[in-house]
Amino acid sequence: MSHSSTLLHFLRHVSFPPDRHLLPSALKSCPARPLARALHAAAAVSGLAEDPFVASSLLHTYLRLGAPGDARSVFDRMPEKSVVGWSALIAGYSARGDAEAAWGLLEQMRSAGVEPNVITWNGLVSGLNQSGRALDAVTALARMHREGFLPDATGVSCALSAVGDVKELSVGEQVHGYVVKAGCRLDACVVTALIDMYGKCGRADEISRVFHESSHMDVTSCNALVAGLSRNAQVSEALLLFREFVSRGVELNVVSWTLIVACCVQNGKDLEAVDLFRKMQSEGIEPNAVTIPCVLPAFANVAALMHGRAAHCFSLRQGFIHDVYVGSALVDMYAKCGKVRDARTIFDAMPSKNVVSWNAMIGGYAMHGEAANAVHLFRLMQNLKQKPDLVTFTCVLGACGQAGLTEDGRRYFHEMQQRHGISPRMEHYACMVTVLGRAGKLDEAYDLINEMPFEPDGCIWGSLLGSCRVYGNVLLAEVAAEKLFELEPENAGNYVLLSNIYASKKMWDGVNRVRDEMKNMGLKKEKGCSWIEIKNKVHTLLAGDNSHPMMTAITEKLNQLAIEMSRLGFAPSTDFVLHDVEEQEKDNILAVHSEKLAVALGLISTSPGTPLRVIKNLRICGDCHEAMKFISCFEGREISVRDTNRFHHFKDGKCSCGDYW
DNA sequence: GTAGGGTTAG
Repeated sequence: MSHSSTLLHFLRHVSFPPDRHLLPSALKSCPARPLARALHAAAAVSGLAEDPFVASSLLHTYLRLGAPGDARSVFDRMPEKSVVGWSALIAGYSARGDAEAAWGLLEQMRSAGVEPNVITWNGLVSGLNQSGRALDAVTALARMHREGFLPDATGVSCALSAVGDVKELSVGEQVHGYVVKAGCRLDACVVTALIDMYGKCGRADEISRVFHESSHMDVTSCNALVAGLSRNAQVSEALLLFREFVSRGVELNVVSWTLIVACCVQNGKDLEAVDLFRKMQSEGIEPNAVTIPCVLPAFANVAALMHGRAAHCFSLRQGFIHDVYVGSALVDMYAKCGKVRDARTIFDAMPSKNVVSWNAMIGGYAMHGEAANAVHLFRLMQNLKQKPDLVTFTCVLGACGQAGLTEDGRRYFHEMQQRHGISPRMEHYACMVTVLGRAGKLDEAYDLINEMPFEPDGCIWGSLLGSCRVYGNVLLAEVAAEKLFELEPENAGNYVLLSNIYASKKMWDGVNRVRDEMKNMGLKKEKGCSWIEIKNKVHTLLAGDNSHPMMTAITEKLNQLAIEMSRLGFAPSTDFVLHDVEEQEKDNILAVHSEKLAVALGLISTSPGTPLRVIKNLRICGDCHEAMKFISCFEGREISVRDTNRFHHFKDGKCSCGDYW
């Protein structure tokens, strides 16, 4: 409804002539400024505009509708300016972020002989907090205290919220002091606000202390707790407390459940998140347009495509599909589940896109090694005047690295700085090391590392080490590995990689030295873990773990495949895989890598020709890579494996990565 | 018939 028709509609239902008792309630429900002005005019004509109640109502209405100028002129005409009028005006200016005007009014009211009360002060603090002037809000609270007013529950709650915004722990502790002095530490709102403040200031220990002291359990304290613990990576504590709220029958809402799901997703507990998402619905809580993009990364991480599709359908039914966050998360989920075409379909249908949407799609192409599509989209986004950001360049440079587009990579790295004024960060240098390393320009990559304006991290050296393996450069590999052993002494993968490089050159001394060092450090290679979704259920397979109920059949299938492989002369082409450190350890001789277990399970559990999608937690090894090529051909299956680095699509004996990984 | 409060994910 337009303003004028609202006005007509309203006037028809208001009896006239206006009177001093009716006008305030009419103003209270007045929805828009033109109507307020009409009522104001009507009041003025009948000489009611200066009635204290009518004037006060006009003042509040104008402030509520964001017309401080009108409010001010009403105020200026008030014959008797009470503390109520002054307080309202001060709150109004603070809420618009005009701290200076608010302070000025406070002075003026005093000069006029009217003293502020607690409500005046709280209005000031609250308004400043609402308008994002957090430091001013805290200053106001401190001044209130200095001038003899002990802040009450309302004041400290607002101030604590402000402290959270600026993350000033020492100020927060000072406000906590007022809480103790004023004796409002058991007030439910104050407890929640304290939890929120300590969470935002990084003090998980204080969150728990405040909560246990009050033992107040309602939906808001639960939400503040989970949000605060999640922010500080205390996922176990968050889960523990959340379950306690549930078991005590506290009525939680969609925000509570979304928070705990998001907490699990952000702290690496994907399967837990999937489970909680299901539980939430069985408890009768409908996911909303925020829940969906929170849970989708969990589906993506464990390749739960069916769950992801269900969330997609749900979003269509509920009308969330046009939400830019939902769309971007779906693009990301489909790409990570191996369905880059489906991702593109969603992307193209999105009615509005932001930089996150573009990054998700470009990153999806990069992950699948489809550099041409990534670059094309990157150009398109610029034609459509969407500005790229840091992440965009990580995706584009990543795509160039995956596909060996060395010159393009160089150009974009340059363009990013010159044309877009974005200084490269660590991840961009890591991408460039891969771009150069992929082309065998190892010395150039090493030079780039030495010219970097900050200390290179493990990713940078890891990228160089990876390229050294491909090109068999032992000398640079040793340099990179030395740095890695310093930076990531606990990361066994670096030792394994160096050992593999020695093995590929038949440098057995080196192999033994690295293996001994690993043993001395007490390091074990991270257990390989793969996920495969079969008929709506995600199966987790661990290397060397025989606990899967189908293990006998899996082993039988793998043996059969091994026999076929050697019969058809499909032997691993590289040396190093036979001398993997892992395989030299007696315990591990029989360990089969998890992706092979997953594929074998997929082969025996699905009908012929069904594509298989596997996700694994480490990089795929050379032996498995060869085996997958063979299986795709021998069994006539499309197999996709997403490792920590990228997607490998195996079909007809070939891999989409072109044997570069 | 007139002024005041906290939690929410990408």
